[in-house]
Amino acid sequence: MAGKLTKLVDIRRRELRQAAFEVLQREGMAGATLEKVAAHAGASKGIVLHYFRNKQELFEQAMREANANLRDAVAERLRRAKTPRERIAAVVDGNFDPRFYQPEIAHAWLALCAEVPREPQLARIQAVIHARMHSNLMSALRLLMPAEAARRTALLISGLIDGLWLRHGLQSGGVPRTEALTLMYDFIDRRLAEEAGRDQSPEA
Amino acid sequence: MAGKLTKLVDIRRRELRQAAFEVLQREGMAGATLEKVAAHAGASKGIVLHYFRNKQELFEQAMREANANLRDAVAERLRRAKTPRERIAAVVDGNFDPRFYQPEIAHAWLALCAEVPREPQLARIQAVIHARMHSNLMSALRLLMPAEAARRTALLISGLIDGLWLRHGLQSGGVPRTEALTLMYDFIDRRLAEEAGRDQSPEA
DNA sequence: TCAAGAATTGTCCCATTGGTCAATCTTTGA
DNA sequence: TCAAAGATTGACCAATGGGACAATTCTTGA
Repeated sequence: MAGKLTKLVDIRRRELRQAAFEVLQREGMAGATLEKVAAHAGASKGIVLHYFRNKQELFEQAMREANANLRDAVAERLRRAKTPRERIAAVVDGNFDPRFYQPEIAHAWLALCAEVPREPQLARIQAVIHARMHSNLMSALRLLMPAEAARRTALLISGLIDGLWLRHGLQSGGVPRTEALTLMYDFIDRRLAEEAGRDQSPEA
Repeated sequence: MAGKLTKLVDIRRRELRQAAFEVLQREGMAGATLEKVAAHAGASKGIVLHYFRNKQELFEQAMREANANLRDAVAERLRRAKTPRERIAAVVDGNFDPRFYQPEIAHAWLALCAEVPREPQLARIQAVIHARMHSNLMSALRLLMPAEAARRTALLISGLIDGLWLRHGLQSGGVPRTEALTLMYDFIDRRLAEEAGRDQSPEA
């Protein structure tokens, strides 16, 4: 977690990735110019292209880092989870970690997602994110219900997470963290209860 | 529905809105240049600024039109709906109308949504969309369950719709129309059944 | 028929931006 | 100590895009 970053290269790169992501939050992809990113990091434009081949690579790395943050938030909780239900909760809670579930961060994600159709690199990262979430959910749901039900439930959960994040990035209709969690568990717990019952009494 | 568009002004504006939206689908907001929009409409750049004050206004109108399409798709079904359950289905089916639930269209929406944080005009349209969907859902759900349950269910349904649309715009994880509907009704019908039972037997 | 107004085009301008590069300053290790 | 490698800067460039505008063509109604 607290990896060493002694080498100047790594430090600078991290600073610039971070700056890029923060500028992205308020300026969007088109507005996030190299000069603004550099300025926000307290450096000159030249330095950005010294550490990154070009603008695309910079924002690809920025997305990678943001993704890693979310991944760690989930992984950490996943480590403490014992029951399947706790594993599901780890995924949900991780994706609504108060450190990351913020409108500004959602803005940046939105800007990144909007580029996915034209930026294969970003598309790959996005694919990894989805695959990981689906896999995490399935590994738990598989133990609680039949395969097809598990698949559907996983899609519903991850779709719901995406939808709530999306809305959080738009001005209106955004639900705060606690309510988002209420909604998520409202859905999840009912479904788990249903499937638990259905499990042993497969009648109409 | 088939309103008259005899006036040349209206025809041109509609053509250009349409062209703008289509260019947006494959080029994104930054790539959707006035020249490309004009070319795609078979006209010159000058004409675009003859009919629209500037780029923002053009894409604002493009978003308005796309929104109107979705609104009509729902309204049409809503007109035929009699029961609350049918009204909910109208909202859902309308939002997954095969004419509009397509990856390319989702790309354009994504590009538009990404601008919302910095474009008050787009934010207003977005707010209208959300408010309308919420209102449509609530008017039906209110009759089927207590206020708070209705509110949550409405948020879950609309969040789910948004999430599935978002994924449809990203390369991976996108579910086709029929499966999206399966997922939606999987969730909705279970919930309606639960609340119907709970309605008359308010025990644990 | 013809003049006024609208439609349409192409050109021009200016600001911006990604990217290159040579020139400096700093660090470091031998 | 000093030279090589790396860090950093600022100037520069070519491309692009939004927008203004004058010029030209087309419509239309009196």
